Amino acid sequence: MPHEKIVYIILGPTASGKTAVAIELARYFKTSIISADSRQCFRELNIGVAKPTVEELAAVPHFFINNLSITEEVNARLFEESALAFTQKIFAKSNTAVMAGGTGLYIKAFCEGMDSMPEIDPGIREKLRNDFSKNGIQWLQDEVQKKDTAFWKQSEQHNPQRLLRALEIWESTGISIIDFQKNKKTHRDFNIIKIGLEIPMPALYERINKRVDLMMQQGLLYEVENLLPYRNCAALQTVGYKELFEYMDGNYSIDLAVEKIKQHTRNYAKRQMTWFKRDKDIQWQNGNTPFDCSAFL
RNA sequence: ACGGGUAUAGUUCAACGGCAGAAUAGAGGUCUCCAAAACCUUCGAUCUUGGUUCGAAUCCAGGUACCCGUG
Repeated sequence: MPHEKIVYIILGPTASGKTAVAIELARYFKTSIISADSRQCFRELNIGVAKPTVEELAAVPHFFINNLSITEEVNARLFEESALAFTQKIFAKSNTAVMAGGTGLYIKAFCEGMDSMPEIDPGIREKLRNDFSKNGIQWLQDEVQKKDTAFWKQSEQHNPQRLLRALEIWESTGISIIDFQKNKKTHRDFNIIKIGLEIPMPALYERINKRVDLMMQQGLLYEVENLLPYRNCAALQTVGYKELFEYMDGNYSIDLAVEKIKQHTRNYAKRQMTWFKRDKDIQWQNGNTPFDCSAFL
């Protein structure tokens, strides 16, 4: 092995059992866990994001969990920087670190790095978002087509998030986002071993349904009620929360809301698998069989 | 039982008597700073039997099913 330091990444779709495996592995190596999850980092979100329990968090030190408020922003870049810093911290005491999570983009950012992009003035970002919500997609498309023509030709032309991203870079620098994309992987000075937990879809769907029922028993509705004032935060555009806001608005019955949560969680799990399937570095393991840590000696 | 209403995709809803559409679910996919997000492709339907008409989801009649009243 070229490096003595190793990061084991436990990944997989939601409800595949990542938390338990990561804790087992971290205990085995007497090390810590970095969460790669775009929602568990928020301290206000607990039941609905299937955060590790208080006992689990106490059993093994965790990073990038409960470190942000829902009023703050997260993104892949921030995750990359934070996770690298946490990794160094862990490596000071151990040769091994464990990462666990289901946010594919964040894991990719950690492993391969994001190209450096210009800082965007928050004012510019906010103005563009306001203009978009006022003037609509047609306006946004016209702007991008007119200004960053090269990007426009190769872009997802109906995807507002991508168009806004390109436009904010253009407005900030006068340079196309394409020119910042180097498409070169950064090589880390540690080894990365990706372990995917795979569960056949029908079985995974069953686990999802059961877990959603359990979340409701644990008081998810109460958690969501308390977050109502923050419903417009990006952090709350989240399965399990959106649907219960609809219930509180009177648009869904409680049964329908729960049904929608299950449905949307299944959709989410499928999207995660679509992402992970492309990554040929992942070693897949059957998530239903007990995890054997000694295989990683 | 009687009166009234409804019947279109798995579901919720469109379609002046003139090419049956959408949302959502299902299937597949994209994705380098919102990623549990956003976006793309695709499968899929006129309850049934007759009638009117050049032409019926649409108009008429019978049947069936469901809903609402009254009993």
